[in-house]
Amino acid sequence: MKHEPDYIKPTDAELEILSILWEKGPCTVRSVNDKLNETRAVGYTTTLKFLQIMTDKGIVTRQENGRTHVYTASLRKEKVQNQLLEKVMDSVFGGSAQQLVLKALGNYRASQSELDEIKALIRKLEGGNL
Amino acid sequence: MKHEPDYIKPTDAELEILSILWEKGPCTVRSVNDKLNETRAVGYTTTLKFLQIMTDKGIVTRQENGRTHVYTASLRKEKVQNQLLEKVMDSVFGGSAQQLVLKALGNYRASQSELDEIKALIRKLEGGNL
DNA sequence: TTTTGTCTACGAACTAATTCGTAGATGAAA
DNA sequence: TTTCATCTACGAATTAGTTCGTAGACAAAA
Repeated sequence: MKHEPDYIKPTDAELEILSILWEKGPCTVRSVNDKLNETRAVGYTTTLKFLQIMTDKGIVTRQENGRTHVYTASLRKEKVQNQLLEKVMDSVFGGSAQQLVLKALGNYRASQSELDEIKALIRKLEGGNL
Repeated sequence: MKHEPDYIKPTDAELEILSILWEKGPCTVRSVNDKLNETRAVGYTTTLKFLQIMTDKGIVTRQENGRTHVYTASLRKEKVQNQLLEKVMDSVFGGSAQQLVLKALGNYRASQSELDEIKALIRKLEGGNL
């Protein structure tokens, strides 16, 4: 069984590509590049190069499919989300998840149903805490 | 009246120094360097260089105080917190603050009083929403 | 079969970030 | 006054990140 690498810090460009792979599943260079170009102009070989570098780093894996290669994210979205949250938490919130949550909640208006979901989670956490 | 620069993306090293300035207030190179060295080995001139670069970028300001210089953060902590949160939100949470909050809440156990504070904020938000 | 298009590999340019060494000024200590 | 410590300025090495051009393989189209 394959396992994802442990201490990997994807760069911004790599994160962009990972997001695409998470969203669309395994992709060829061509489709990643097309998707990228919906947002900004990137040369095909640039995307190819990124995917090659990411393969070397173990961030994606490659299946050879005839002459073309298909790439798959080898980092789980969950894990990267946690890693990035933790980094922000440590670097500017003094390690306090609560401070981070308060600020995130305070800054972006949430719908009632979103707030309800958050309240539900809090109730669950309180159950475990009491 | 001085104003902070707008679209500045501090690097990791710069963030580390900003945190020190936010915590301790205006500092000499020496005290920033001492503080850094509580965590990791950094040469004095390295720290000096960072502060000089940050001055050029407008991230800190410098008061000359005799032969030594005193540096002050010119970005507000609040603003950088928001910027970093937003970046994480956009890059791996599909722009959803709620998803981010749920994950942050779910991952780090919060004390009852912290949860209470969050609940209070939610009540306030609900007031504005209904 | 020749041409055209698409694919990977790879080198290389360029910029940004990190780190430190050396030099010169200057104030404190001897 | 000579020496020593400490400060800033600055150049430069090193590494990492981003971007693309060119070349060669190969299949599809003409």
